[in-house]
Amino acid sequence: MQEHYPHPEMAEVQLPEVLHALSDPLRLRIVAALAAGEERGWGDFEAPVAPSTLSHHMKVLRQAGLVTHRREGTRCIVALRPEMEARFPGLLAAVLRLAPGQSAA
Amino acid sequence: MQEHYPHPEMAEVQLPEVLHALSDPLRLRIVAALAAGEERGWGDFEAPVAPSTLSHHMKVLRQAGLVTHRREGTRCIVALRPEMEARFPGLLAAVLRLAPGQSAA
DNA sequence: GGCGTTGTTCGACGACTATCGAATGACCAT
DNA sequence: ATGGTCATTCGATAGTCGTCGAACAACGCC
Repeated sequence: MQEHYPHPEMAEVQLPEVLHALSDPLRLRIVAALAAGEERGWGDFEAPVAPSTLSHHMKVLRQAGLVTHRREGTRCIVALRPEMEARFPGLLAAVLRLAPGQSAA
Repeated sequence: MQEHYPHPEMAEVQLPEVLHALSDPLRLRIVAALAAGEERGWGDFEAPVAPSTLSHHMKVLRQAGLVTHRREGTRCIVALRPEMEARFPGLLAAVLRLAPGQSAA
């Protein structure tokens, strides 16, 4: 499996799952950074954790329907899933407006 | 102490903590019910859990700054904390609009 | 082809969480 | 005072979560 990862159907994503995914400070920071800039590679998040841990968090975000992964050569590009807005209108906007650290809009 | 419980200062409540409190289906249901009606007693939530478990969840919600407890005779009255709106504007509204089960507004 | 870079998976471990039952405490009514 | 009702606390338990290091796989480059 090199080109796309198991992304869940939006319809199957439940609200508590999304909230749980956002309830970790690191994951919240990642999503905030993603919303601020465009899509980004792995190391762009200055995550103070081991690569394996970061990978784990990405998986959680992916399974919660928040982000997509795409491979670009050796590196992974992550981006927010636009369908999130259709599934849970206003949610992400409301959370991110309150999340610290998306200084550069 | 019998009449008021340890409620945290709103300024000390962090966003991930609130999201985590809301990320449990039962707690989300409780908050939704609370937002729909006014304040309510314990048994009004048809919680399919033991009283001790319910009490635990209430504590989590209280510590996240989401609800207040008040004793009214032998029973406990719970209500949403209005200051939540000031601390995290729009958050609760956004989440509750999406939460299942606040049918009767 | 071989090597370094980059992300993933696996196994492990400690911390936290949700759940319960039983015991305790507060209050009201009798 | 006695008993009943309601919530809290305690101790226990099973499950999940975040974290790590090590091993692995994919890709581009030399």
